[in-house]
Amino acid sequence: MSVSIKDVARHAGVSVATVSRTLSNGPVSEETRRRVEDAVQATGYRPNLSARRLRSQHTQTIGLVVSDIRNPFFTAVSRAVEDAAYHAGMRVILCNTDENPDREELYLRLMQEERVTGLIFAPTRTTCEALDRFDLDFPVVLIDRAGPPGLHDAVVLDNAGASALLIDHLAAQGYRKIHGLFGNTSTTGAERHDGYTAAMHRHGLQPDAVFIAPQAAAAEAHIAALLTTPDRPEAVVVSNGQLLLGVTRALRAAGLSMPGDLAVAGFDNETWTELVGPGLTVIEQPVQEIGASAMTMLFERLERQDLPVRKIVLSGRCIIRGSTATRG
Amino acid sequence: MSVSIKDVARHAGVSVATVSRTLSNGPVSEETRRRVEDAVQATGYRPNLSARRLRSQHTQTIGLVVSDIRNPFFTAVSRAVEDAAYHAGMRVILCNTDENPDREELYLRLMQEERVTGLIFAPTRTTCEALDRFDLDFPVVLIDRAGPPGLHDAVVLDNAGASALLIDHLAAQGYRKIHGLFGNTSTTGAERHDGYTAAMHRHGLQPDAVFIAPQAAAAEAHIAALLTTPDRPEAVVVSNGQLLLGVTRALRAAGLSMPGDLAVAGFDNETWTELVGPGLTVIEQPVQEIGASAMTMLFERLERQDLPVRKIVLSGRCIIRGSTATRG
DNA sequence: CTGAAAGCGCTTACAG
DNA sequence: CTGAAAGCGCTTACAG
Repeated sequence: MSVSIKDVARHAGVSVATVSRTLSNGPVSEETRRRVEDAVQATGYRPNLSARRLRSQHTQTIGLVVSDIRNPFFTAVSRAVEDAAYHAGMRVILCNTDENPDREELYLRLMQEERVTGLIFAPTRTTCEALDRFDLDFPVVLIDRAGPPGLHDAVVLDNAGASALLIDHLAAQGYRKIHGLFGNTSTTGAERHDGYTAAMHRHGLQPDAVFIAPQAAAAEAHIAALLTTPDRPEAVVVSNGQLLLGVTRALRAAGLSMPGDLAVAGFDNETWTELVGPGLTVIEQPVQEIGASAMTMLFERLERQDLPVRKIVLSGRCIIRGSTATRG
Repeated sequence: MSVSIKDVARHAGVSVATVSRTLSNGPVSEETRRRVEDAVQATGYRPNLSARRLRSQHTQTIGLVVSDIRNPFFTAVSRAVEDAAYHAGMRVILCNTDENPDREELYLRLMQEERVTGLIFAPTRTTCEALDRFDLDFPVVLIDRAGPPGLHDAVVLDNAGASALLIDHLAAQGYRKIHGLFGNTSTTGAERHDGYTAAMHRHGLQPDAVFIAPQAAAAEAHIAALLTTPDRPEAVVVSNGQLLLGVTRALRAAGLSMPGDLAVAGFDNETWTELVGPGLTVIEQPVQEIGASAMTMLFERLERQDLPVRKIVLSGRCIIRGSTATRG
């Protein structure tokens, strides 16, 4: 098949041990180093990573399990994770679960078979709660969704706080009837709902929220129906990018405008939110930071197993645009 | 460390060979199968994939090397590739090159070290032309950008044809001064330019195109300058999503509208193109199909090395929206 | 149907 | 500084 370390050794006239040492910058004579390097060139040798991993018991591999790489939030986070990983000489294995617990289980097993060094995982609520059943042989850092407190390292957004930023802003702009739309599969949606409710109460406003499937079509249908009710809200707050997309489409289809007919604010700061209508007021998550912090936590955990469980909570930034301007 | 096949064998009272056979559905007695399965359960055994790969000489791994996973085109393609791969019992290794030939070289070497079964690759022009220097030990399917004809399997868009669709449409709408904006690093940009030029000539129109760095900021600056010239074009055609974003931002910043001040059409059909202003007329690429076809080609090539080199050319679809409406 | 043995391509003590 | 040898955890002929 392809050329192995034996071929290099023969070509250089040394033992395989010496070749191995040379390649890992071990102590070898100048003369030997040169001969080995020449032999590597001449033979086109490339080390076999499967063999190296098996023998050294280090896979240098990070698992990254998210719901869907096409979600811009996960796209950005995964790019950050990959940059950090390759920078540290590790590779990453990416899996998409589509929020399906069966696939999550499948991929957790795969991670074990790959003997990953560590895992970065955005779990559904279901799997998150049962994570210990898997008794994994490697550390896990949760992202986006934290589990029951104190069990796993995690890096998450201050979801409740971010929701509050949106409500505070809307209230300051004079909006009072503020409807809430939250995803019903993740802990993220629940936390954002909690922040919404608390902030509404703080402002003396009546919460009016609903949980729906986190897909654009669901939000579009919901808003379309809502717009026909006599008691239409003045503003709506939305807990993720897909739902925000649905809201935008519903208004467009109805020929209504922001904020005149309905003020809109939500998560996340996707490319298009800047461009639609007067621009959408959104929470921007520090995606790069989330990916990078998760990797850092993982490395620190690998160094010290006895570190206390930590949760890094990052704040979102409220980007104010025309969709929440004061009504004329 | 973790439990190995030996532990399972001991637990089941059989040899490791028998455990291995059982796990690969080889011929074993009912009694043995039960005992082994029990032992697997009891020990929590998970096979070590590094060992399996080394021994079997099959890595069951597909390499996927693209410029940037955050480009929605590659996001979608990679998701299609991953679905096909996991479906076929293979995993995929994803790398981002940022169109940097040095990184391409680095990752091509990595692919060799991983002993990938095959590679799906969106190369820069530079690397594409020098691909044979690497004499890779596995088949390669190029996506998005085809190399010199006849050398490598590829699945690409009919770029020239797609450009022509946009020009035909603009010409039919009565536009005559149609400016072209094309990315200068990929063969894709060049082909789209060729299609633009040919179609312009066919309509008796004077081509007026420029190649720029494929980033939003470059397009934004270019258009901002263009808008101040006395001889401003009536329409602009743009060769990728980042450039299209730059054009949109420039118009927005200048307070100009589509198509009144400038008609706009381009690649690709990203989420936001539907939502901005009157909607952007764009070419939609069959992204799912591109990823899936690339995997199919790869598998066919693996089955039959002697297959002739093939290039699959898929057509884009022109989605007509308000940005190219006839001017009032 | 089952087991003993060889070996995939490396790394890593252990001697010298 | 260098080499011979063991062994990582599997799979796969080869016998029986």
